[in-house]
Amino acid sequence: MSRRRSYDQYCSAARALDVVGDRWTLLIVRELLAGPRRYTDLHADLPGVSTDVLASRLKDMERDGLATRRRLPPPGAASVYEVTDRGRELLPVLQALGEWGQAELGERRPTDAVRAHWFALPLLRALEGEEGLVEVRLDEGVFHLFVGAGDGPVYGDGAAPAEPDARLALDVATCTALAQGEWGLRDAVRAGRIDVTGDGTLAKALREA
Amino acid sequence: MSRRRSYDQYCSAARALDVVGDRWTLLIVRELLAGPRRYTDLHADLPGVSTDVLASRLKDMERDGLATRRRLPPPGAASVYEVTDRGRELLPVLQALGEWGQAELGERRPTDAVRAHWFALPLLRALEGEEGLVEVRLDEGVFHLFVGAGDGPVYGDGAAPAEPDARLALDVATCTALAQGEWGLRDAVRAGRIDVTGDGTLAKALREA
DNA sequence: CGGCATCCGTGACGATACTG
DNA sequence: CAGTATCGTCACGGATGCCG
Repeated sequence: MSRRRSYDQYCSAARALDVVGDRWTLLIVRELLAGPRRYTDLHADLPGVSTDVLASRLKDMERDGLATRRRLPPPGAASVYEVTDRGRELLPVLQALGEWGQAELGERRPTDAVRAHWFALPLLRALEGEEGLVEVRLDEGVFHLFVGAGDGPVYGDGAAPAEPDARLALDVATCTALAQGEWGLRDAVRAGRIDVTGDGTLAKALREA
Repeated sequence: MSRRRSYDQYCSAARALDVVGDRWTLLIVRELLAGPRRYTDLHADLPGVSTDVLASRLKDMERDGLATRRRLPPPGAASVYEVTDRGRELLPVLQALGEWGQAELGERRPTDAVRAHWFALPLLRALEGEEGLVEVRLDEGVFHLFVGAGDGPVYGDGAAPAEPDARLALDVATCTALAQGEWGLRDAVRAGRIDVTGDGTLAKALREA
């Protein structure tokens, strides 16, 4: 458990950084926004974080009300970490960081790890104004978005937990172009960069664009 | 000069944190958003940062295109650091952090430093929708806001560089209440928590509310 | 005096090994 | 599986010194 090293400034941004400014913390929040995760899963999806730092961060986040730990009912006897409402309120911070970081993203470097759900935030933004459960299929994996949902989970790893209102299949390059505003969502559909399937209102609306 | 320690993730938020995730970096950006600053001024307004870390961060920020260094014409022979356009684009990140951090702010601790312009970001948000040059007077000092300005500087330390469209005098508690949405701007004026002076359209509009 | 560079002690970080 | 223990390295914070 790390000692609290505060900036000691009466400034709300500095206070926020006191809590989430440590290395890895915001990226752990990003992982937990995709749904409850076990320690090992977190460790696997955050290459480079050492086991003790991850354990320490999770303790800090529990203490600070960003995450909770829940024991799963047997069998399994594992425990999962979940983001709290307070932690979920960090979504705008991650959104702002992600939008700024788009310009730094560039080409994928050989040393870069990739996970499908890392594209959930930019896609959520590209789908702003729409509504419904959307399943997204990339080469790197599948995740789903709760578009327009006020609170509760905003996205999750893996296939949609129910019949989605639309299924999108696209590649990372299209994701990036959408995130940078080079393409509009409907432009990309029209250009054949996104394959839209499904019977929901949203799917039909996107196809007929 | 610190070695670049990257997260090595193909994710725009992680890339952003590669650049601005180091300790002090975002707070230096916050300082530079208030206008060009000399090294010594930065060091004075960031209590706790050591001289070498500040120098190292400024170099990193120059290399990363967040800030530039400019030599002042003699006499003085000093140099100032200025935020670049790219650096100024971090404003939404600081806004999001600041809004989240409001809930953590609480009472001022005895160890907390305070500077007047640290309240510029929350006040800018409270003045959203308005327009003009606003001078703000707190007990802790004076700063000014370029409300509704698309690009260029958004706020500055000290008195307004020209005749402001409105002058506001208020205290920190009112700032906090505005930032947390407990009060609307016009409510606070009506309740006498903000003293509005000046002849500009904005001043009149706020007074007659 | 402003703008760092250097040195030093402490602590955070990352890798690996190990344990309940 | 879910961490804890250990250890080498590096970053941070504080003080001081140098140099224009």
